[in-house]
Amino acid sequence: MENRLRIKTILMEKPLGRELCVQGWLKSKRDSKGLSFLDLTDGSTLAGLQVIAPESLPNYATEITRLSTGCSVSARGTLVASPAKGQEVELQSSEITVYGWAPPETYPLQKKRHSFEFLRSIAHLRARTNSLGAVARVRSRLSWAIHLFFQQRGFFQVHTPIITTSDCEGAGEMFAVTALDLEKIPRAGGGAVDYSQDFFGRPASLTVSGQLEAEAYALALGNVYTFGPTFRAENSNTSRHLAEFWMLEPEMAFCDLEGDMNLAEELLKFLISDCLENRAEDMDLFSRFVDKDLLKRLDNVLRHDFVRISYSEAIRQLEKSGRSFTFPIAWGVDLQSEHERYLAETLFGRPVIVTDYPETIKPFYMRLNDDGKTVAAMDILFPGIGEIIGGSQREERLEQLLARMEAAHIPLENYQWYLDLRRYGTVPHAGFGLGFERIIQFVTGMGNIRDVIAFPRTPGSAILA
RNA sequence: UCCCCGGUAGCUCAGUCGGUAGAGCAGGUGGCUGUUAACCACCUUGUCGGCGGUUCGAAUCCGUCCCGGGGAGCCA
Repeated sequence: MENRLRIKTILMEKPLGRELCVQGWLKSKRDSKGLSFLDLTDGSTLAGLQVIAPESLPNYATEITRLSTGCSVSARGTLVASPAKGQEVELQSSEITVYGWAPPETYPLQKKRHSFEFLRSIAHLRARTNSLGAVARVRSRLSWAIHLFFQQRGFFQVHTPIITTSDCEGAGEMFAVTALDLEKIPRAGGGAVDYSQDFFGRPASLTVSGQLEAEAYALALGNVYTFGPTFRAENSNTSRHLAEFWMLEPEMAFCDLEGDMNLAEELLKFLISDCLENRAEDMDLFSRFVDKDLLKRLDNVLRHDFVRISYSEAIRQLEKSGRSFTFPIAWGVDLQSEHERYLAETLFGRPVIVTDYPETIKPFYMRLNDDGKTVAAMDILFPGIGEIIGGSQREERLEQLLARMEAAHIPLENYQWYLDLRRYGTVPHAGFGLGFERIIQFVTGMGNIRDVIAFPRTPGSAILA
């Protein structure tokens, strides 16, 4: 295959007069007298390269005139300064090879804007559009930036298992994993499913969190993070939920809640500024066509320290707000969306970290505070999207952990390994979870989470690939 | 899962009081032009989301299911 130059490189370096070859897909074609203008994109960058196809090309009449949006071609020629407005440089082609046609009668993408809803129905083709291509590039950059951030700080990535046999992780409904023939399920006495005949000899599920396993490695390597697919079988039909999504979960030994918050705030700011710096062109597209206030909102996050407020203080602020909320405010009740929005959007107008929630509304692994009523938890609330991070200092004291697990009716026999972490060389540690698609949503301004993942899986929908 | 709104041409949508459908864009043909959301003229396109019901007659009214949007719950 001919050695090609990527369009991003060409537009950056503008090697005028040089003979080169580009390969990509046609965004549009405009015919003129004696020549055609081809708008070529190869995915390396948002902008396309204008290719001039003169009618002197041997295949001009037979092929070039038949080209349409979506066709794939290879173009060889000389890069020249463009005499017309709209682009600095263009490729004066001397040879164009057509790889694949895209019959315009059936090719779903047109030379115009499509609704995200429609594009979702052609998920295998939508990355060829400007906006979804930009999302894909930003997603890739954010993923890389996460690794950069943690690797620079001496964190080790741990690949925690996708399949888990901890049958009660307490983070929602789980997808069962089985090799049993569902038409002939083996039954034990009493009619219960006989899992001893299943692949693992016991019930198994797709993971809803890698946190507990990450804790084990944090208590060996110090600072670790897991970053991978996570599954929830919740019947959640919203623009913020997926059945399969990616979650980042750092876990730090010898770390308390404050250190946890500091890292989370630093991370979020790093990710945002990294995208602004390294995907400026795509970010510009989002700010022009997806969300006009995007850059202002991102800048607002970068400029300010996050507000840090205890749950109890948040309740007091809500009580004296004078607002009438649909859900009543009372100490001990979890904050509702409307409450979180009031705090982050109305009262403070910037990200808010709410800490020290009542222990009754938080999971068993969160560390009990000295007041005996609250736990060392923290939720980061962003204006516009609500909770983006949930984290805590973990309960490292065996006795207290056992008490909370028993109160929550956690089957201890499945968690002996977790308790071992407290029996042997326990240390204070903390961590948090960041929904990867949610940070992509925030950074891009995309309204629906299904449009920031390549092939979204949601209740009733797992189309394609 | 709950509440509200929607599903009509390839796409985005209009369709009044129930009388079996339109526009723009796309596509096709021709013309024009260093064009860039190209332009001008003409032409084509429909199981009106599925199923059932009311009616002489249903895109329109009723029921139900599916899908999508907004909000809520759950959460990341």
